[in-house]
Amino acid sequence: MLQFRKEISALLAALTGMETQEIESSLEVPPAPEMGQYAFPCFLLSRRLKKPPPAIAEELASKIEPGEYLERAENKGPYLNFFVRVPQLARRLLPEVITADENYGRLNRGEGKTVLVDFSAPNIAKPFGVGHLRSTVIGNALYRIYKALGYRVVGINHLGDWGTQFGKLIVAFRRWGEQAELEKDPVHYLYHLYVHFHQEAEKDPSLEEEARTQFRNLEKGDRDALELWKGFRSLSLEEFQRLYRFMGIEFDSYHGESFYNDRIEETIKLLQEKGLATESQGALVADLEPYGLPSCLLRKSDGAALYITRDLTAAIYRFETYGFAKLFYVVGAEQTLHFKQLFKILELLGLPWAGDCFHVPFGLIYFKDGRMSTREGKVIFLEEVLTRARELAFEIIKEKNPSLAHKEEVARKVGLGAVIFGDLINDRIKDVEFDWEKVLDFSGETAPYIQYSHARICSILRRGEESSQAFLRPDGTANAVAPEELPDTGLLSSLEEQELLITMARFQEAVIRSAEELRPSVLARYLVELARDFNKFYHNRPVLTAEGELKEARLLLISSVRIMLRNGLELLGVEAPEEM
RNA sequence: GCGCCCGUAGCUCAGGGGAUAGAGCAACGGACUUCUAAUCCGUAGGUCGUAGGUUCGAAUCCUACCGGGCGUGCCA
Repeated sequence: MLQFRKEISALLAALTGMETQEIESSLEVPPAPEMGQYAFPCFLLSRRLKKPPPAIAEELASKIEPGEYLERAENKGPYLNFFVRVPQLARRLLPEVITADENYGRLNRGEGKTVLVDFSAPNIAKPFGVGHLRSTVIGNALYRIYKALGYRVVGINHLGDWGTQFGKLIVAFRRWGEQAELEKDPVHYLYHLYVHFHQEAEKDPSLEEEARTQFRNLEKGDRDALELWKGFRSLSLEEFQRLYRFMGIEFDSYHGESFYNDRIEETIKLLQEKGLATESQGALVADLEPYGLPSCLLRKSDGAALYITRDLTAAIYRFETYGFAKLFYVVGAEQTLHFKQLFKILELLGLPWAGDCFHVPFGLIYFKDGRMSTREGKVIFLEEVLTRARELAFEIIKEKNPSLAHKEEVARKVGLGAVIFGDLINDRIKDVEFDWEKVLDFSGETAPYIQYSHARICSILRRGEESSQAFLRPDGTANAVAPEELPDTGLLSSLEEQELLITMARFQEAVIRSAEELRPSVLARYLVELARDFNKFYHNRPVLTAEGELKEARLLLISSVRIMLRNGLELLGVEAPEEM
C-alpha cells in the first residue's frame, strides 16, 4: 500500500507540478471501497488553476495511465479516485508474509537507535491495582512495537520503592504489624497496614509527622528503618514479578526511586551551580515562573528529597548509561505538570537531550461512584481481574470445546488477552470506567474475537495440510518457495477477498502509525478490522471445498492472515493460541 | 481562582479540515447435517455539549460559555 501511494503521488506530481510531499499528505481514503483505495481532492488545485474542482478531476482522470499497482483512476465529483490492482498486491504481499513469517512486521526504521520506555512503576507499598494496568500494558506494547521497528529498546520499571509512604509503613508496622502476617501475604498485608495508617491518621494527625520523620531516617541510612524497608521491598517485588511472569512482561531494568538516593546530592549541587535552586521557607525551590510554570519544590524543609529530584537524577543517570535517542515516560495524565517541570529543568540545566524526553500520558480508571483510591481502600486488584477473566475463559472453553487439550493454558491466554486488549483498544488519553461486564465480555471488538479468528485459520490449515504442502510446512509455518511455484493469487477475486487483501496491505502502516503516535490503540483497532474482514471472507468463501488452485490460493491467503493476526497481537503483548 | 484534558447512537468508544458521521455492546429479526456460532447477515437508533467565528468546505481549527475529570509548594 505504501508503494501504491508513492506511485500515485509520482503520477500526480508529474501531471500537476505539485510537490510529491504535498500530494502524499493530501491523499485520503474514500468513505467506501467502491470508491477506490485512495482519493485526491481537487479543491486546492481549483484555486491555483481557477477551474472548478470537478473539471480538474475529470481532466486528470483522462490523462492517467495504469501503472504497476494502479489499475485505474476515476473522477467522482471533485475527487479523483484511485483503484489498486489487487492481484498485483496479492502477488507481492502474500509471499512476503509467509516467507518472513514470525518476522513479518519487523523493519529497520530505528537503525539500532536506543529508546527507553519507563513503564508500570508500581508503588511497592501498595498492591498492584487495575490502575497500574494501563501504564503496564501501554508501555509493554510500545516496548514491543519499537523493538519490532528496529530500535534498541530498554524497558525500565521505575519502582516506587522510596518516598514518604515508606515512612508511613514503618510507623504502621511498628505500631500494629506482625512479622508472621507480613510473610504470609506481604502485598495485601502491607496494603492493610497502609489503609489502617490513613484511618488512624484521620484521628491523630501527628502520625503523618511521624511518618515523615521515619522517611527522613530512611534517607539518612538509619539501620533499623532500612532493614524494615528492605524486607517490604523484596517481599513485594517477588509478588510483582510473579504477576509480570503471568502477563509475559519483562523489564531490562528494575532501578526504582531508591536506586538514586545516593546520587541526589550531586543533582542538587548541579542545580545550585546553575542557579536554579533557591531557598524558600527553609525548602529548596526551582523558580519556573519566568517560563510560565509554577515553581516546584526540590527538597523539603526537613531535608528529605522529593519525587522530581529523584526523577531529575534518574534522567541524567539514564542518559549517561544508555545515551538514548528518546525516553518515553508512560505515566498517568494527572502527572502532566510534573513532567513539564521536569523537562523544563533538564532544559535549563543545559542538557541537549532534554527535548528527547516525552511524557506519554493516559487517562485514569474510575468507578461509577468515583475515583479509585488506595488510601481509602477503593481498589480492584489486577490479580483478581486476571483470575476472573481466566476462569470465565475456562468456563466458555469447557462449554464450547470440551475436547480441547491444555484448557488451562488456553484460558490463561484468552482471559489475559481480553484484559490487556480491552485496555489498549481505547485511546490512551481518555479516562475509562472500570466495568466488570465489559472486562468479561469476550465478543465483539476484543482479543478473544481476534484470537478466535486466528484459531479458526489454524484449524483450516491443519485440515488442508496436503493441499498446501507446496508452500506450507505441516505445522502451518511457511516453506520457502519460489514465487512462481505459489498458487495464482489472481484467483482471489471475490469482493470479500479483495477487501481482505486491501486491509492486509495496511498492516505495516498500522504498526508504524502506532509507534509514531505512541498509540497502541491504532494497531489494536486495525487488528479488529483485519479479523472482521477475515470473518466475512470465511463465512462466504469456503477454503477446503474450493477447487484446485483456488483452494491453494485461499490457503495461502489465510496463512498470511494468520501470521498477521498472530504477529500483531504479539506486538500488543497478547498471545494467539492455535485452538480455543 | 488559574492551568491542562475530555464531551459523537440508550451504553462503551472510532473518526481529529473534505464525499452519505462509523464500530462494538444492549434491543429486535434471521443463519449451525457444510472449514470451531467467542462467528456472520439484517433492522432500529445521531440538533457530533451550546453559541459565535475562520474556510470553497467544520464532528475535526479558533473564541466564549455549559457539563465532567485532573492538577495547582513540603505526596507520587
